[in-house]
Amino acid sequence: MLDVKTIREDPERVKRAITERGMSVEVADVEGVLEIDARRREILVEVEELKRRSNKASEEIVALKKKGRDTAPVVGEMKGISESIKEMDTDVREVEARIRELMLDIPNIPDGSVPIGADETANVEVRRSGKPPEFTFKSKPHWELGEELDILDFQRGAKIASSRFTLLKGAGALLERALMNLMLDVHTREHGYTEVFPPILGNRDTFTSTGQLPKFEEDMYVCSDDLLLAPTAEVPVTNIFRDEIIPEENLPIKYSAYTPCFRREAGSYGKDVRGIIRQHQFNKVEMVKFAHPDNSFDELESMTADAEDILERLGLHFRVVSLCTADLGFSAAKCYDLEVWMAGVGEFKEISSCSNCTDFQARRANIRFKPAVGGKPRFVHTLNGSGVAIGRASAAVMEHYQMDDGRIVVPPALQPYMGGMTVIG
RNA sequence: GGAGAGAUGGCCGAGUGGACGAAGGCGCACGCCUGGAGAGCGUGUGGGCCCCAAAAGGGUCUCGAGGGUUCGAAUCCCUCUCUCUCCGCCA
Repeated sequence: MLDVKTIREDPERVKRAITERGMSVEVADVEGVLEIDARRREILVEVEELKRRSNKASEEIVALKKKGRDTAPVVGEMKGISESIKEMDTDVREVEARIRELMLDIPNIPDGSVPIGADETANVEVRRSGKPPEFTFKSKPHWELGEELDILDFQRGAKIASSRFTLLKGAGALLERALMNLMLDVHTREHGYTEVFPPILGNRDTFTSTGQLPKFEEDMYVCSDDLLLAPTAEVPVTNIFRDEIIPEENLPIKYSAYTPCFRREAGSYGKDVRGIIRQHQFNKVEMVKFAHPDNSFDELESMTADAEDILERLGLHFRVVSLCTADLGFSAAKCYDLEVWMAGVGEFKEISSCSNCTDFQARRANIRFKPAVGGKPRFVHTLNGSGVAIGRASAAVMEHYQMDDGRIVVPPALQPYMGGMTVIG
């Protein structure tokens, strides 16, 4: 959520941001906010004056009673005022609810460093790391490798749940677990993150805070008791400090969490239908930071580097892309995608997304910090990044390290996590 | 799932219809005191919104949430949420 004051003071800037994101100004209704906000303040001034008088009259009644005088005239006057106050309070609540409704649909303002563009072709490659493997044989996609090695079972995954669910078996399951442990170990022992294991279901407040609700409910799995399955650990972990004030000296707070993630993938029919790239359930190690506004963009750089470190340890080829305005997530002011080279199919695939949400989520979630030198609490900046998506990492490893006989070399970084296994198959 | 108890400021805790974010204590900050520390003494110490160009200042709201009774609610009534205890079930 933006600050209403930002909209009040510079509505053109907000509208420009919405347009650059390729969003309609009807959906993100800046004019509507301006109108209703003006109305709200109008009513407030009026009702607060009435309340002031009512408070004064209350004092009078007490004074009169002490003197044993008749209070009836004042009480009579109060009756009318109370009625008006009640009515106007109702108006204020309605107006405030309406503003909030509109505000929740207005996206974050992209940072000045974000490339402006209408689609993903405007994304800017920032750097590359590693090299694609050179095969002397015809390389295979991971779903073929996985089925032949009997470590990925798509048929039975679909039988148990539905399409886009996969059963991992033997070394496939172990690889998943090894990646998870490697990532958590590196982030907690070397990158300074504290490991957390959050609830994976969250309530509506939680999902509204991080921006999934109200706009993106159709992408979520909603349980019958109105709890929702987290599509990423970003959701529960960012909410750890909802409605809290953090001492400034505690910033930045860095958490890393493994969780399964659940996404309906509504509207992605026919996309990545083969393999384990796009699943309704997948595993991910996530990084979340609560940062000081003054250095949150530095924290974004270091978080991105933390994610890159994982891919480097795995010896994978990847590139870092700065997302353009149109590709930027709703809550993000700036975002780097890490795209790993899928050697079997010969293309880059997003494996991590590192975002600085600035104060957008913090305002929705009411997460603030108390400045050490004193003064009003301010909103923190929240950041989140995949560190990294485990299923996609597993697929990338399979494809990158495949041999001509269909077996897969275990990269050295993973061997200790797989009981010393050096080859799968 | 059944029965009961509770929710007040950073923390503990008083407050059952009338001035007041709300006694007292702890904590914290500052000052005095001290060679220094402690003790002691004194002062201060939540957040939101609105008015104001801003500061200063002022107003208003806030005792888990929402609604009701009343001229007036932390206090009375209703609903909900959460926490704790006991019973049942259970990894």
